[in-house]
Amino acid sequence: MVRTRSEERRAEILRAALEVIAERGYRGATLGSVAERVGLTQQGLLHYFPTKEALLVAVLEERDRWDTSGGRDREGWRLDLLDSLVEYNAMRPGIVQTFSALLGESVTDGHPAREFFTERYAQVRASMADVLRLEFGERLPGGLTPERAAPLLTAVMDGLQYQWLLDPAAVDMPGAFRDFLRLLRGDAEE
Amino acid sequence: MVRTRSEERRAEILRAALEVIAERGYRGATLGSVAERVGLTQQGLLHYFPTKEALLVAVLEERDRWDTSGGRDREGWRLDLLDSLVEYNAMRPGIVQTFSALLGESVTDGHPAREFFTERYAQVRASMADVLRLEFGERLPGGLTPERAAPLLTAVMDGLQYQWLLDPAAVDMPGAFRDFLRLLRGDAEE
DNA sequence: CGTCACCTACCGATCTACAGGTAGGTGTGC
DNA sequence: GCACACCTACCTGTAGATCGGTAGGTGACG
Repeated sequence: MVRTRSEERRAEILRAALEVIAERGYRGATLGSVAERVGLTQQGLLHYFPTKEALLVAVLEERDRWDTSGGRDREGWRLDLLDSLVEYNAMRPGIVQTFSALLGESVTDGHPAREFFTERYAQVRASMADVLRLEFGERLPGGLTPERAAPLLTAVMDGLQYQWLLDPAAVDMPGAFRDFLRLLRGDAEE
Repeated sequence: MVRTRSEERRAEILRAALEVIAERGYRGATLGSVAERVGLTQQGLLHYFPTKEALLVAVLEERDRWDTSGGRDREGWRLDLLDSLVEYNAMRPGIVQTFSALLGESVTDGHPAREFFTERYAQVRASMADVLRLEFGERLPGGLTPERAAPLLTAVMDGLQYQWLLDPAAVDMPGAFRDFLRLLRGDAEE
């Protein structure tokens, strides 16, 4: 059980890092402030993660593990699961903020998360296309192919998150997302 | 013409700042690197903009001026103008990157651009709703009201930009945006 | 059973590198 | 001769990282 202690510590640190990155982004986050949150010195933290970048990588890896296990089924998502994913996100502004901040930073030159996001979006688009194909076949009601609709679906999720983070009262994120799904489905509401 | 000289300099500085922010974000940008790009020392730059934040504010103000004059008509955009706006953006990755990086950073606590973006998005949504109403009236073909569709339109633009910045070859931004407009218009393609 | 070798989990001091900002100039042109 | 457009010289703060410890534990062997 001594082994566990160490991994517990690492998990604590990752959680704290997530918070600090949400608050200040990766560039703005300092090792010291992460360390402080778990009752360590900066040097103590470096014992667990040898560099700042290693800490970031660990955060990203955990995210990867999370959303390729918890959320995704053997055969991928279903469309209504996406819906509840967005609702889930709406209850976790912290996580959303962390990854929105990282995404924003990652488009800058030489950012350590850039490759991660590039690959991740390729996967996400592919996965979205699968979901859509499963649901609608080769043509969605609106006339698009799954491959053409997938980037839009992804874009809507991200774009809504930014608007929602900036002003939660101004945007009903889950509602807006459902609106978009209705558009894809081609059923008029009312 | 001496007056002009000074304003020329300021304009040069703003352009350089835009570049540097695109490359490293606001937090990552340094006054020194902006100054260097226009052949000044860091302190020489501070002669024109007394603080780093003042420089950022000037950048944001210029953006504001730009996209409430150049792009927008007395009565707002037309839907097909949006289309060419996206095409225009696709030719200017630098600008897009600057403001995508800033948007990402701005969701972090106490970021100096946060208020700017919050207000800007409120305006943009309102403006989008106007465009849609002008084009379709109170109900879009897909069944949405202009107010419900506006956040989606905005989200698609932003979200596509991130995907495109991360991997320009993977996403046809103008094409995808046109796909979305078709969805709103309700006309199946082919 | 004790002690020697070694590991883990840290901390303090310190180094290096900038970063933003201030104070007080100097030169040039009107 | 004075205002503007800068520069040199600094100061202060902070960030990431290294170095060299220390304290506690574990295991092996004589």
